[in-house]
Amino acid sequence: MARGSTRPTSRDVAQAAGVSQAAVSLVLGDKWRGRVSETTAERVRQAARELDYRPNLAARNLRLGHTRTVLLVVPALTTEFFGGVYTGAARVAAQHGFGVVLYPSPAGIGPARDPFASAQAALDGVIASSMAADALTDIRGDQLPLVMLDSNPEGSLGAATVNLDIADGVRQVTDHLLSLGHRHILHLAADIASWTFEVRARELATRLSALPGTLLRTAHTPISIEDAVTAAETALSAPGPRPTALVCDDDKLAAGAYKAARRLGLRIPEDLSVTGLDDLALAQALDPELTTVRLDAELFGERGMHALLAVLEGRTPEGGDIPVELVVRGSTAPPGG
Amino acid sequence: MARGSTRPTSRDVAQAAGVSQAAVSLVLGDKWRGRVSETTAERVRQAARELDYRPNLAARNLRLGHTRTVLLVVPALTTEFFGGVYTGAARVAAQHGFGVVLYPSPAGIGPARDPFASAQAALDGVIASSMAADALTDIRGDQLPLVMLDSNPEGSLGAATVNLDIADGVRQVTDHLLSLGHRHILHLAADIASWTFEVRARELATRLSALPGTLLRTAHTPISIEDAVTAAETALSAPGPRPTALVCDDDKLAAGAYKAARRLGLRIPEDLSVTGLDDLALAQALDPELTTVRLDAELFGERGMHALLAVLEGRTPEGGDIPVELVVRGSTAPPGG
DNA sequence: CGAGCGACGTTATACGTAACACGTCATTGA
DNA sequence: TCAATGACGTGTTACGTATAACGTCGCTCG
Repeated sequence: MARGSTRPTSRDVAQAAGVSQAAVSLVLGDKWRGRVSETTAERVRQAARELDYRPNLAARNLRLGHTRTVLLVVPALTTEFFGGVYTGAARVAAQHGFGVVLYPSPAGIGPARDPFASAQAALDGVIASSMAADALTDIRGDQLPLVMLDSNPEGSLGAATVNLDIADGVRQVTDHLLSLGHRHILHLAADIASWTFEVRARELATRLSALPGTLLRTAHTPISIEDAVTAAETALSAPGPRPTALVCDDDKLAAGAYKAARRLGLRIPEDLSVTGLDDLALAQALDPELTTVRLDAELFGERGMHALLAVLEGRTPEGGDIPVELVVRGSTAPPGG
Repeated sequence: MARGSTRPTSRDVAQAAGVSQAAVSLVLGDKWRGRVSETTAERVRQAARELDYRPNLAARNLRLGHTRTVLLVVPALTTEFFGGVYTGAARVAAQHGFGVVLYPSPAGIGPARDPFASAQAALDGVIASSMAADALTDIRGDQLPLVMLDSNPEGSLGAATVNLDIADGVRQVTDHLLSLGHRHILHLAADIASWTFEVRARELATRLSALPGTLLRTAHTPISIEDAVTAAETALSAPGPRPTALVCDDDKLAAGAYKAARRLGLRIPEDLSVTGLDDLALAQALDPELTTVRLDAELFGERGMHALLAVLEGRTPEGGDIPVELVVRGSTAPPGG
């Protein structure tokens, strides 16, 4: 609230224009056809302009009982991925007269705070990434229409889910590596308890166990380049035969793997093939450029918003996972170069 | 608004607890010491819990006349930098009972929309990056307390400003390169009309023009790795003597420069030294790791929030730019290796 | 000629909350 | 004994908006 003089209200505008507050509301709300004369309407608009009137949103929201605003809950913004998700969601929202408030689950702000108290915005619905689910302790049951992103369709409390087809992405990666001749694969896995990461591990394991003569090991690490370096370095220098391919849960881990390979004197892709997942800008900055799975972040956001709109209108959101695409670049080659 | 049964109000809680609505407000607002008995208070809390009551924020905001919510306007989230700014701002805000709503200036959502209409949140103040200033066409004058980030202290309409000491960062980069013996420098500049980029160009120019025998050229490019590649490739293969050092406006441009150097067969740092600015995760993923200027994004956000809190309380925000730090890594060396 | 209607507004109300200004009863102090 | 005090609440109001319900006036039509 601005200090000093208080903000003008619709009543001030009414007084300035010599009409009632109701008339102001009608004119500015564009509902005056056949109720107010054109000249009066113009007089109201003029007064509003001169006073620089802005409707009080708190009052409007209270009166209307809705806000046409949804909350997008995401993990801490350490990559551009969820920026893309926001862009997609906001675009669709704008087309339907909605606004999107972005709530990055705040790392290190102490105990997970209630995003609803924190955002202080009155909301019509929520889209939440399962990776930020710990921030959602306060969503209980059916308080608010909810769409989950990348969440287990079962066990999501009946909330609608929109998922990337990560399983298919892992399938494509695995097939690509197998067709190159790799048989011994190391999985550099994120140590986050989230469905989307469980899918990677499960799909990789089932795919490889179906093919005799293959070997799969796993190394866990927090999602940061530095942590990934040490995890990859340790795993790659473990006794026994060295893996010829490294499947990383995301591109940042792959970047860490590159550094680990350099330290160990391993050439990519001659000595070690590496794959990522996300297709961040980072992937093309690496040398050699990273073979990875492209996720369409904006489409993800669009689909999430469409699903939420469907829920809000009482429709059933359309199902179907979002397809992903393997992008083969220079980091993968047959074992031994 | 949830469909079907409507949400419980404080009056519902009052009825369930057998007290008046006022008592509910007192108890839940923690203002009941000496006004309501402990047993009654507990009865109210119990009823609220059973009904899963949540106060209507629109109503509260209307009544209170403020929201304890501020808006953080930033450019599209294409790097993790503004994620860090948000984290810092949200941390300080939380300590003072405020919430932060993040508004990334939506690239490609059509005409620049009014963030205030879009966010639909009633706000107490705004922190805005000058890089997203085009989204702010609707901030006119003193409507809302405003703090600008990385904006020209003059010409900011009297708004408080919080700046990183970019000029000093450029100074450190320049001194570093000069002391290594570089005399011919190419500036890979972002083609964004924003004060923070003007500072880079100006400081570099004045620094070099003060030293005879130096040569400075400039190539402009949009901030994306792909665009930077072509811009750098063109500039580096231009006729005449080749620059020995490349100063990039940010780390993403530097990543593009790396690719351009590879295409041209130039080794970094032997044939070409490269510097960036930001110290994104990307900087350490490059090979060789990038010499760059570290910006403390979280501190930036903290200082921005502190400044806004000062404005809100009628105090004068403390001045002083935020120090930055040159991080020397493997991408810079004396010319010729 | 009077009922009906369209054009042009106004009056009144409710949304849910916070808090001011009172009440009521029992206990206390002089 | 009687006013004063404290403990424990309640009645009422206002925040600024959107809209349902209600006038009023002049004209038309049967």
